[in-house]
Amino acid sequence: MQPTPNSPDDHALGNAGEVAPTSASATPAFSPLYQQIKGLIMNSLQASEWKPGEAIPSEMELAVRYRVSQGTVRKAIDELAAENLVVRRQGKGTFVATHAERQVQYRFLKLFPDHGDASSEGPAQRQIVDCKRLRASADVARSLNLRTGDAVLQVRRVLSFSKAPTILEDLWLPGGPFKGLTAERLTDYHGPMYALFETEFGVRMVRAQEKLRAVLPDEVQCALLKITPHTPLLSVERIAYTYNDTPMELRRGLYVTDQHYYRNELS
Amino acid sequence: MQPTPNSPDDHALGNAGEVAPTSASATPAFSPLYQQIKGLIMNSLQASEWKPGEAIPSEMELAVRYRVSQGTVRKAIDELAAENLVVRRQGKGTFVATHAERQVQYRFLKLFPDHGDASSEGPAQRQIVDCKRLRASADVARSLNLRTGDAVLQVRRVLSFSKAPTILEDLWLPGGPFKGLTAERLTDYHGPMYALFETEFGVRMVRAQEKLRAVLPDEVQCALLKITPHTPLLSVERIAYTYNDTPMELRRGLYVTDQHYYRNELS
DNA sequence: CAGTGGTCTAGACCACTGG
DNA sequence: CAGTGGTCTAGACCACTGC
Repeated sequence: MQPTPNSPDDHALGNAGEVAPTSASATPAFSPLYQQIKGLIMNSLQASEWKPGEAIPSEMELAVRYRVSQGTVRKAIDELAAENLVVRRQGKGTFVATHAERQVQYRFLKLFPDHGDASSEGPAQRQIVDCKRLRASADVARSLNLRTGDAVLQVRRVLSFSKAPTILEDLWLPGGPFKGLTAERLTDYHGPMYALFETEFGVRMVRAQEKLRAVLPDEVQCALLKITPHTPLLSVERIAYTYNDTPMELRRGLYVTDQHYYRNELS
Repeated sequence: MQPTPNSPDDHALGNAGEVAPTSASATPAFSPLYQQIKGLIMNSLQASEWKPGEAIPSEMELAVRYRVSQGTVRKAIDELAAENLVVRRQGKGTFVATHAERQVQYRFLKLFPDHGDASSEGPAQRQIVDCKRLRASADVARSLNLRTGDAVLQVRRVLSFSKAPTILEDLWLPGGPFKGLTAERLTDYHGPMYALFETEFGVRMVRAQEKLRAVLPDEVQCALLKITPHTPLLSVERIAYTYNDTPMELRRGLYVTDQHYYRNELS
């Protein structure tokens, strides 16, 4: 699959017929060279050739490796950086993105306090309510690309800000990749859950989709969040994906929004 | 605007000492050439030198005009395209983005039906409930960068899908730019409201920020949305900005989310 | 066919980081 | 200082559009 050197003057690898990644069929499916390079780099990321937080090879090194110009590698990395798979740091190098960095911690959490900012509020207090292994129901299985009855892990937790319970979350994780995850490890780990997933299970969440609604709580939810039955809650259902658009987490959250709001930037 | 030099071509940037940090103070504030070009193009967009839907000059023309290479213009336009200010069409040209295009219509509306897609549901039925001129309250003024008591336009409308009232919205618009907007013109216009703003008032919304919460309706809202008092609603407060990050609209929406959900992509 | 945006290259130089 | 990413240029060629 890698471009092969032929004639010394043959830098411009034939564009159309050169690489036929999947389909040998009708559509020309022209793919620019930098897209192919991007794919190769993504493969290496997925294969953990370089781990989260580490530097990937320099642009020049990659250009030599793939036998293309530095500019082509640059454009490939540009797109990876735009997708947050990688972080560029001038003068230092390009690094595999990680949820463990201070700067991008809680990248997927869009809930902010009405007054002050996230830092003034301090970190959330986390309480694992439950963590058990069970068989996937039909809808959980569908969300995670599993079959009904497959082993999944279910976690329930409460997040509190300034001692006020604010988020009640249920998580479902595929049993295979997350074998060995226990309530204890979740409780003991300090830092974002997605950082734990990276370091302990080699699962890096790359993007996610959320569906929001307004709902009313049931009795159990009222008790856990310490609210009355008529308090409207923001329901946030998230599916998080690793590389390859593989779903690796289903999360159903209930947010108390009298002191916080969910922020979204449109452009 | 700045006085123009007497050279026949007043667009060119000086290449050498032109942008040098004149002040002997702290930050060098290095700005790459392509960023300056981007700024110049944005100025032209803001000044309506090219109108929404029209083509801007070709990359080569702009390169000549600004006396830089095509590659530099290209990188400037790349960023404008990434911010949705402009749309590139291979073989045809680069066009000023508009809310009137089929493809990007309702770009800022993130509400989708649970079953089927937006097209299967057909377009929304729109009903203007109210449209009046009044003085800005303190919070409306703050959101729109006005002073309390300044003239604003307030619009209230209901959107229905498949005859079910789903969205109740209140809008506040600064009185100056939107002088002449009436309930009748809103009712008669078919197409996105932001498209009307473009063609009739020269105001193009470029980005927006939304704050979401779960709330309960009051009696008036219940009546307009034809719901019972205990139906939880998704409250969406939006501030929309034109070029220059100037806020031009405050919008408070209430979404009924039993048949629809608010979708958000995280990355 | 000419004109547009899109890709690719090669080389020069700049800004930033760290030893 | 050497090594990194970041900018800028000039020129070649490709893919797409419309006349």
